[in-house]
This record gives sequence, structure tokens and C-alpha cells, in this order.
Amino acid sequence: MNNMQRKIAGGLERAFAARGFAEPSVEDLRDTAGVSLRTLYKYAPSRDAMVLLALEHRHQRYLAHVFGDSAGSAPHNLNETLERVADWMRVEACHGCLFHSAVASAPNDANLRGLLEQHKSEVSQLAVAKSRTGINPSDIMVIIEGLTQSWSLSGEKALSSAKRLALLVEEKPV
Amino acid sequence: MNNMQRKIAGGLERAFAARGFAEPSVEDLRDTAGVSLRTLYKYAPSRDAMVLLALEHRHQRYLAHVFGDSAGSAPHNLNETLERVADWMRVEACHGCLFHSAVASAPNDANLRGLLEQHKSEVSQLAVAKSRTGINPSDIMVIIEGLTQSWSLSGEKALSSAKRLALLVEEKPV
DNA sequence: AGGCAAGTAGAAGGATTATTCTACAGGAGC
DNA sequence: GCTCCTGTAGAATAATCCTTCTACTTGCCT
Repeated sequence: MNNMQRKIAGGLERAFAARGFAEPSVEDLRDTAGVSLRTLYKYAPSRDAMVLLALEHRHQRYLAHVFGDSAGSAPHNLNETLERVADWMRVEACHGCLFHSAVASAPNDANLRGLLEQHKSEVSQLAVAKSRTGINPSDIMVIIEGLTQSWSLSGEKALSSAKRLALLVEEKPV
Repeated sequence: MNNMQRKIAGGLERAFAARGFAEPSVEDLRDTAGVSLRTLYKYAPSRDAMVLLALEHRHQRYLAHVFGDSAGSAPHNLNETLERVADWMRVEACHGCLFHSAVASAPNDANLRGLLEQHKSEVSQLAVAKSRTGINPSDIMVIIEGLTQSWSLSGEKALSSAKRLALLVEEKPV
């Protein structure tokens, strides 16, 4: 059960990340998940549920990548955290944040909005804990969101900008 | 011709901003545009063209709001510029940037991606011109994107964070 | 051995959608 | 007066999509 669920969730995440949340049909999702239609609907009884499943999987993977998992490798400061965020963008060839994409495709879905808030608050909380000084949570939020969003436009330049901003605001906390 | 085009473009922009780019059907778009189906297709011969029309209209309105139009009221510095961005978010009750939303709904559409890049580069160029010191374009990009994106989560706190960051990086240019 | 849980493959239904087309009304210009 | 342009209203088409359902297979447990 768990094994199959991971397989499906991973496939769904890949499909939505590559083609957005609007375009892929359920049959497309079935193909990238590599299961039958019936099994797909068993683990996610509607297309909306498939979106939620993909986002939950994404959340886990993002946290593991950026903040390290139990395997012991975790960033030691804000600078390293930002580098990991950039690395995530590089590896996933991300068109920006998948949670924002999901909300953008269905702006009136309260469930999605809830997931987005939960995801972002968890991320900012973990990031604040990496700071030496008691950095303002919304400061780090602006920096991380700015880095994530402008990555696809500025690339590596966005990373050095984000690092510079973080350094300055850590030197002069509010 | 011009009058009708503005009416249609404005209606399309409102519809997509309120309900996202995936959900509204062409008949929904017709309703919010307030014209007949035939006229709508005359000015935008396909649904994709309707998206482009809406985004062009959005681009004009955004620039006019944030950087002032020929009517004489323009921001004098970075701080004021950021306040105008925040004001835009307040007024438009924006779920983030509409261009990013469009790209998120169709990540493989090259036309959309081109429009996004063009929009953002124009914005950052105009913003840089508002800075006293020669601020790094990608710095201001990260700040504006961060403010825009985290507005829906942090609200006014995002604005003061963005202003603080801008102040710091203007004091210590690269 | 036999039955049950969980999988594949794919057809069918019913609804929605983008686009095109027909039929008609009002107004401006020659 | 007549014609052309631009508009409305709405039907028809052809395709796509989500969801459900049937028929069949495989492996595991008692």
C-alpha cells in the first residue's frame, strides 16, 4: 500500500511539475504514474485528490532536500539554506514553486490555499531556525520567495542577490 | 475598434484574475467581457489569444499604477515604488503575479514565457531607475518578486520587510 | 485447493468545451 | 435607398474529459 502510494504520488508530482495542473488529463496522469486507471482512482478518488497527493509528496521532498533529512546532512546557516534552495531549482528545473502554481490554476480552492499556507509557514519556520541572529520571519520569507520566483528569469544571479540580502539583514536585525 | 478592444481586454483580465487561467470557459469570458461570442472571437481568434490580450492589458495597467503614467504622478525613489507595488496588491486583491499565474497554467507555452520575461525585465529596469545608488537589477528583482509573492501570505509585513531590504542594499551597493 | 485482495486493460456514459456557422438588427457613407 | 460594416443571440459540431464499470489476471494466506 505504502509502496504503491509513493509510486503514484511521485508520478503525479512529476506530471504536474512538467505540464502544469490544468493540461494533463487523468489518462496522462495514469501514464506517468505507471498504473491502471482503476488503481489510480483507488488511491486518489478524484482529479482534485490527485493534485493533493502530488503536493503532499512535493512537500516532503522539498523539506528533505532543503533542510536535510534524518540522514544527517542539514544546512548550518542561512547561506547554506539559500544555496540548497537554489540547488533545488537547478535539479528540479523548477518553473517556480509548485504550490503557487497549483493555487494559480485554481485560485478559489480553499483546500489548495490551505496547503500553500501550511507549506510556506513550515518552510519559513525552519529557515528562521537556521539564522544566527533572530531574523524576522517575513524577511526571510521575502528573500526565499524572491529567490524562488526570480530564479527562472535571473538564474544564478538571483542566488547571489538573495545571499547578499540575507547577509545584510542578519548583520542588522530589526 | 479601440474602444471595443479595451472593453474586451479589460473584461478578460478581470475574469482570468478572479478565476485563474484554466477554469473560465469561453462563454464565461464572453459574459465578463459583455460582448457576443462572435465579437469576442473577432478580437481574439482563439482562447490562447484571449489570454495574450488580457496579459497585454494587465501589463499596461501595472506599469501605469506602479511607475505612474504621463499624468505626472510618479514615485521618486525605491521606497515609494515598493509602496506602490503593495498598493497594487491591495487594490487588485492579487493572488500573486498574473504573468506567473499564466505561465504556471501552461508551463510549456513559449509565447507566455516570452511575455513574462518581457514584463519582468521592463519592471526591473524601471525600478532600477528609481534607485539613488546604482542598485543591482537582480537585487531589486528578488525584492519585488519576494514582496509580490509573499503578500498573500504575510500581508503588510511583507511590505516592511521589502522596504527594509531595499534600504540596506541601497546603503551597501555591491 | 480455494477464496480474497489488489492489480491491469480498456470500454461506456454523460457532461463540458472550443470553435464555427446561421439569422438578424442598427447605423454610416456614397 | 441601398449596401457594407459591426454588432447580438444562440444553435450545431466535433472533440475531449472525468468518472464508473466490466472482465480478466496474479499472488498470498489459511
